[in-house]
Amino acid sequence: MILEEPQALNAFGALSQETRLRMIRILVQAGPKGMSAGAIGEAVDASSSGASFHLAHLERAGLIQSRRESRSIIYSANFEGLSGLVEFLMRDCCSGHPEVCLPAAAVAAECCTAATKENACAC
Amino acid sequence: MILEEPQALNAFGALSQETRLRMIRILVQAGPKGMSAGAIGEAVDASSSGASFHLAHLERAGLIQSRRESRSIIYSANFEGLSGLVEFLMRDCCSGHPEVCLPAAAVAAECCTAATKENACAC
DNA sequence: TCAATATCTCAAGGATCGTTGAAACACGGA
DNA sequence: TCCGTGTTTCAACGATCCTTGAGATATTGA
Repeated sequence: MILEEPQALNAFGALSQETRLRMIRILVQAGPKGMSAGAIGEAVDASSSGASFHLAHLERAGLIQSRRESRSIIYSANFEGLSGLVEFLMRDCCSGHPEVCLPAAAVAAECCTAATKENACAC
Repeated sequence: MILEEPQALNAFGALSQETRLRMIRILVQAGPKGMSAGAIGEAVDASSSGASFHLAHLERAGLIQSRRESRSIIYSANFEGLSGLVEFLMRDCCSGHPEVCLPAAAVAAECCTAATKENACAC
């Protein structure tokens, strides 16, 4: 997914708030199975309406997605959106400057080998 | 440079504003030689005090740096800070999820080969 | 030293954002 | 159908952010 500037602005705005950044980190850890709105709110210590507000913000920004599961609404990280943001940062903010790309490539390699160990990756 | 959460929050906040995002992109393109505050303000169509405000914001966030050159103040991208932000995103938001890291690794590879062509990279 | 240029700082205003609590809505079970 | 649970929506308020314009500061050249 290639992010355009307005989407990237939204995504950066979404991540520039403590509660929302915590939510994203928790949801990434939770993986594709996700977590209910209530559980997320509890995990980040937010009121139910506060959690709802921030989750809607993150969803609008394309960083998470939701599905209903009986009474609960389950939110999960949108890995496509997240990787789009990383790509945007690397492409538009680092164009031709390997000082930025190289450390990132190292992290990617780490992540990739770690994932291979767990058989979670095709590399 | 490893970014802590509060620094990452600042950086995301800095990038979540149109004028500042444009400034960063222009400064990355400009490279280490940088640009004067006036030239940046003109390039992003901001008043002098407005440009000063946003440049100060970006500098506080660790994304750019400044030096005086006679009457002008020259701002340039802080590539260490930028790569720290990319790393933060990849580490903390993608932990163990190669869906995010792999596309980024591809971009890094592109960037690296492009840079090699121009002899600007040691890879 | 004086004037001109480049930039920053400050205060004021409006706009946007986040929080809170109350009320509405959706779903499942009795 | 009614009640309880989980979640969202809404309005109101304070806090923060961005813009503007005026004035202050730093540097250079005459």
